[in-house]
Amino acid sequence: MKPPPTVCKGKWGMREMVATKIGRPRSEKADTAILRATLDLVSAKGYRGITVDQIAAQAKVGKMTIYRRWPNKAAVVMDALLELVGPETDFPSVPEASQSLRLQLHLQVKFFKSKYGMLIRSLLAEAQSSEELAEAFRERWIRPRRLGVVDILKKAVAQGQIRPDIDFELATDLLYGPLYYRLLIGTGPITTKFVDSLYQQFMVGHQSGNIGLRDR
Amino acid sequence: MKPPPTVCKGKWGMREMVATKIGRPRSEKADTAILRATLDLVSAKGYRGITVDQIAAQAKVGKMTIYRRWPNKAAVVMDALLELVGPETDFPSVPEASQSLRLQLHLQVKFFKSKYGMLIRSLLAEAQSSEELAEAFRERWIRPRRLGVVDILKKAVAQGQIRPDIDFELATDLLYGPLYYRLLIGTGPITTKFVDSLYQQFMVGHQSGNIGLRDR
DNA sequence: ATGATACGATACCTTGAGTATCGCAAGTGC
DNA sequence: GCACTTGCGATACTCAAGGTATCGTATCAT
Repeated sequence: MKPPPTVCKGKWGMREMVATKIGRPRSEKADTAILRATLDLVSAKGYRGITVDQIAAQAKVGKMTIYRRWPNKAAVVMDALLELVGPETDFPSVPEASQSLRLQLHLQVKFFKSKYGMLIRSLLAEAQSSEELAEAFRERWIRPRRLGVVDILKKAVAQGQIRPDIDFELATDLLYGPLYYRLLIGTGPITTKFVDSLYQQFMVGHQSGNIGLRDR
Repeated sequence: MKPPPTVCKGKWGMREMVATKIGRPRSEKADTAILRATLDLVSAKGYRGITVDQIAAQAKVGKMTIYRRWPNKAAVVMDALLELVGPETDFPSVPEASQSLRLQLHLQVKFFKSKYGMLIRSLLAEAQSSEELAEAFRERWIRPRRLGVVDILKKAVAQGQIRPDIDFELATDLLYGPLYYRLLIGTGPITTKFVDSLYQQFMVGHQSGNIGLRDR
C-alpha cells in the first residue's frame, strides 16, 4: 500500500528529488547509463521503434530504476536530449552578428541531419498528443534557443546590419520555421544551399536600407 | 485459413477494391459513416485520444467493416481528411495573383485554427514513426497544395508582381514553414496579424524591384 | 434457390507502457 | 558490530489499444 520512498510522479524536469540523507543513495552511474542508452536507441530507431524494456536492457538496469527517476518514456527522451546535447548549436563568436546568425543556421542544419534530428522529430510528434510534453518541449528546448536568436538579432540591429523596426518573434519564425518544416515533412533535403538561400532571403527583407514594400 | 474475400492490405489510397460482381456489395453508407465519425472524433480529441472501437461504435459499424476498407487507423484518418475537406483552402479568384496568395494564406490560417488543424497535427505526428504514412501525407496532402502555390507564384511572376528569379520551392517553404511551425510547436498564436506580417516580409524579399542584398 | 460476399457483434491475440513485489545491496546512525 | 532506510536488478503482473478471427445473418447476381 505504501508507495516506494522516492518515485518520480508527474515531474518533467530532470530527476531532482530532494537528496534523502538516509538509505542507499541513487546510483549516478545508472542515470548516465539510462540517458546514454536512450539517446543511442532513439536516435537509431526512433521513439516508437524502441521500448522502455530495451532501454533498461541496454543500460543494464531494472525498469523500475528508470521509472523511479522519470514519470514516463517521453520524459526520459527529453532529458536525454537536454543532458547530452552540448553547445552544438550555440552561436559562433564572430565580430558581425549577422554572420554569427548565418553560421548558426548552418550548425542547425548539421544538427538536424545528425542523429539528434530524430530526437527532435520524435519529441515533437509525441508532443502533439500530450500538452504536458508540449509545454516541456517549448519551455526547455525551444524557448532557450529562441532567446538566443533574439539576442543575436538585437546585436545585429545594434551593429546596423538589421533594421531596428524588426519583429523579433516573427523573424525567429521566419528563420527556423522552414527548417523545422523540412525536418518534419521532408518535402526536400535540408542542404547548405537551402539554408544559404533562406538566410539571403531573410536579409533582403530585414537588412538596413530596405525600408519595406516599395510603392507601386 | 482462407482470408476474407476482400480485405485491405497495405493499401493507403482510398478503399479502391476492384468491384466484385458477385456477393453482397459494399455499403456506401458505412463508408461515409466511418469517415464522418473519424473526422468528428479525431478533431475533437486528437488521434491518440480515440480508439478504433470508438470510431466503429459512433459509426454504428463493426470494427471489421473498417479494417476491410483501410489497412490501419492512420489510413482512415488520412482519408477522412482528404474526402471530407472541400476547397476550403483553394486560392481565391482575384485579378492580382499576389493578392490571391495573400488571401489564401488567411484561408490557411482559418483552416489550421478550425477543427481540421487537429487532423493535420495528428497525421504529421504519426508520420514521424511511419515512413509509409509520411509518404502518403506528402503525396496526397502536401504535394497538391504546394503545386497550387507554385502555380499562383508563376502567375504573380507573369503579372510582374514578383521577381522572375524566384526559387519556387524555397518560396513555398518560406511561406508555409512558419505556419506549420506555429501549428506544431505552438510558440505563438496563428493570428491574422502574424500571417499579414509573414506575407509582407515575403513580398519585401520577392517583389519586382528589390534585386537582392544591397552592397555594403 | 444457391452461391458468394458484406455485415454487426464478439471474442481473441499481441505489444508495450507502467506498476508491484521480492530478495539483496549500500548507505546512515548508534 | 547492528538496526534501519532506501535503491537496486529481476520478474511477474495489469491494462489499454491496434489488429485478427469467426459466427450467424443480410444482400446481392444468376
